[in-house]
Amino acid sequence: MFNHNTNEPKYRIIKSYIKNLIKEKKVEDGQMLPSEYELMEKFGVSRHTVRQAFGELEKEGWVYKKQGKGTFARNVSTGTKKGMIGLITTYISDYIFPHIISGIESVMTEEGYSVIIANTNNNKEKEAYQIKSLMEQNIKGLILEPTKSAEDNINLNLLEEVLARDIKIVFINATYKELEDKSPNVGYILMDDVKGGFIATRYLLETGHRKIAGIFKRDDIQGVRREEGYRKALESFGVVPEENMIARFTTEDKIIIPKKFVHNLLSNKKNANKIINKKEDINNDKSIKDSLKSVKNENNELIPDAIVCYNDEIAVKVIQAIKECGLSVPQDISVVGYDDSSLATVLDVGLTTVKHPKKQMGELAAHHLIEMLENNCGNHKIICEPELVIRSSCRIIK
Amino acid sequence: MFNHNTNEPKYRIIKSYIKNLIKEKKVEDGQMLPSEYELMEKFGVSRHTVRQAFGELEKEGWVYKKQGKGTFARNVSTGTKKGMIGLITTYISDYIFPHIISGIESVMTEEGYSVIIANTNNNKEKEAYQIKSLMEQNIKGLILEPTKSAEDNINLNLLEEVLARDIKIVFINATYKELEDKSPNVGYILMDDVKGGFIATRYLLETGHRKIAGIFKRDDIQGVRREEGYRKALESFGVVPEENMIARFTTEDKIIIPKKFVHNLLSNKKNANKIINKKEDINNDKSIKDSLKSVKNENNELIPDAIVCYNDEIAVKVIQAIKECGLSVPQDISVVGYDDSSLATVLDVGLTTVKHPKKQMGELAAHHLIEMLENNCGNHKIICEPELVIRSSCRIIK
DNA sequence: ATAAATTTGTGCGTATGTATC
DNA sequence: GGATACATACGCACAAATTTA
Repeated sequence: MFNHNTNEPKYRIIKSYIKNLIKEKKVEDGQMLPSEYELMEKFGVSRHTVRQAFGELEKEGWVYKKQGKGTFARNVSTGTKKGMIGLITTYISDYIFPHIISGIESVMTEEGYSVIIANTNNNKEKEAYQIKSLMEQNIKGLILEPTKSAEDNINLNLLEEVLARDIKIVFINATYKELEDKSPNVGYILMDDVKGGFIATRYLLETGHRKIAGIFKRDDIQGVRREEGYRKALESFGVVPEENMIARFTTEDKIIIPKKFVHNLLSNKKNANKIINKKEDINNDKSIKDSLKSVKNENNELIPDAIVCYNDEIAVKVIQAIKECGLSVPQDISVVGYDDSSLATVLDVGLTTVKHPKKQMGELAAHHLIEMLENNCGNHKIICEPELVIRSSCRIIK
Repeated sequence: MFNHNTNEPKYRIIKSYIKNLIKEKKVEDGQMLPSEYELMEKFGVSRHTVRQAFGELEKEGWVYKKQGKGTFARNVSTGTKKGMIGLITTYISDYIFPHIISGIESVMTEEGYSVIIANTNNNKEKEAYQIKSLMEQNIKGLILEPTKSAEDNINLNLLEEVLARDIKIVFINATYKELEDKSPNVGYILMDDVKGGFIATRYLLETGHRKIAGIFKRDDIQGVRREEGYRKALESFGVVPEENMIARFTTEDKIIIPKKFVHNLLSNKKNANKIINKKEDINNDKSIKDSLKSVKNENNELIPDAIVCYNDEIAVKVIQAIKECGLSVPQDISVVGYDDSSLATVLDVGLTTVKHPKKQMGELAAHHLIEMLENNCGNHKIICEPELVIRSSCRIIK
């Protein structure tokens, strides 16, 4: 109480005096504190010194001032709030992320937590910055959707520091094995993307497609896994994957690559047009159908009868590119997407796609984290099973 | 540059001078800034004034000081957090909110603030809860998209308490006049939705449409305002709005109503098919074109030649429903949307739509709030002008 | 309705202490 | 030690906002 240390500056003594008034509820939240003049007299200091104390307290959030009225206590933690949760995703406004965020927010609010959001724009450095920022905000838990999860994780040390501060982590969409093994305070919720890629491709194989191209994202682990599933499915049907029919892209070139890839695959426009002219006969004439299978592009390669896409966003671009080449979906080429996003039902051809839990995934992640915080039980590891949503973007060949 | 406003305090002039040095990289991260004595002479002020400027900059994270060495620039991106900002919107994952949220988050992160998000699900009680929650979190500012802003504002007292705690407020999409008048710490940024609805409808009228249906959202003020603009445009062309050609929906029935509405409007399928069969002749034969105008549905009403939609999401559903009825856009019916969302370019027919600032609106709101916080200047009131983006979903009749 | 008192905001001048080079 | 730069501290004056008499 009276630690009038000879070395301690006067303004600091006043600072802690005021802080104690607030902490010990001698001055309640919103009530007025002693005026500057009162404190001047009480401590026998100049007004400047009192102001310095109050000034710092204001910046630190302990008090707020009103000219002509006074200085008032702001009790930070009176509330019913249980605390704050950090949420870092690659994007906020794009694609399925709003649904994931919304799911997390609704559960956290329901349970009395606040959610601080931050995004990384798929940039590892920004991810580091956001993790550091959130650490300064006294968060109790962190929900993290890793950025560029297929690449080296340069932020591993940072995440270890997070755990060292007793902040629990739940990963979504991708996980870091290294951390899981080290700490029990790590959970995750992901999709079985290998299986997702597998069932999408298997469906095409089962419906008679054999020449199946694929386009995948290579800088996040979901893309790598979906490609893995795609290859497994092909192999399980004894089809050898053709590397020139598989494209990979990153965040940076996701606009260009899909279009270029499709145009390349279908670059023989002359033959492509031939297909169109014979479209009506296809269903009736098996010989023509077979002949179509040997239509080749400029590079003397067979054009594919289906394309497996990393997600719906890419699938839409692929379908647009196919149309630009004068071909139709699914009559000439079948297309499958991934995520069952709102885009899947926007086109005139309904997109066959793999269901992503989206909002439910957010809700699950939030419940996970809360359980880890309140019941302190580990092993919160959930893998969602993918499910195929069949619409009309794939034809049935056999 | 030299906005030495007579009313602006000297220390704040020095503050922004220093901030600019850092922002414009005239003093790099870690480099020493002019000493207190230098600035005293440069600005002709006392040392105390310079210290006040530096003191605040230090608390805000712009500089750090070393006794005996000097004051040094701190690159904001490595600095400590300036504080937290609350963000309350009606929805998180729907409509344009993801983009608004994203805009706010990006600017706030850039400037060193954290953003706490919360949503109200268009529920006034939940809004009250969220405002109370955020007050407990020591936020410096609040960005609020009012819930049910057309109705009585039961949370007015709560917002006054927010202001009393020296938390600045920026409204988006709607504002509360009562608060604006009472406090200088309130800003807003809105869109002129009446004008938006007006220019969309006026465009249809100018291109010869007369029988213009409309479908609007009724549970948020934007929907009400857009409908108002729609009616104004019709009236300005001497067209009497037909109530049975105007539909209203809420969040809950936005899936069903648009489809039902269109099917109802076009319920005479037989006549609809007649239109299709004669499509090729339309452009050449005026008499047929005129006869089409008298095509009636089952209820013996003329079918519309255009539909104004609340937003792009609805427009897409409307277009799908029109196709289901065997009609085409824009050949048989023109459609305009609102927001210029990503949906506008996904369909094979590009959607003519009204541009919404979306992300920029969020960015502006964030900049607003930061200026209010750091430079303490009021009068941050912006109304965005809408703009029509013309694509191919409307035909030109006359 | 006005004036006075109270309280914070801005600003000047001065002095001394402490850390760095 | 001396020069420089920030840290602490006192005293004074007037402005602006608010409350009270």
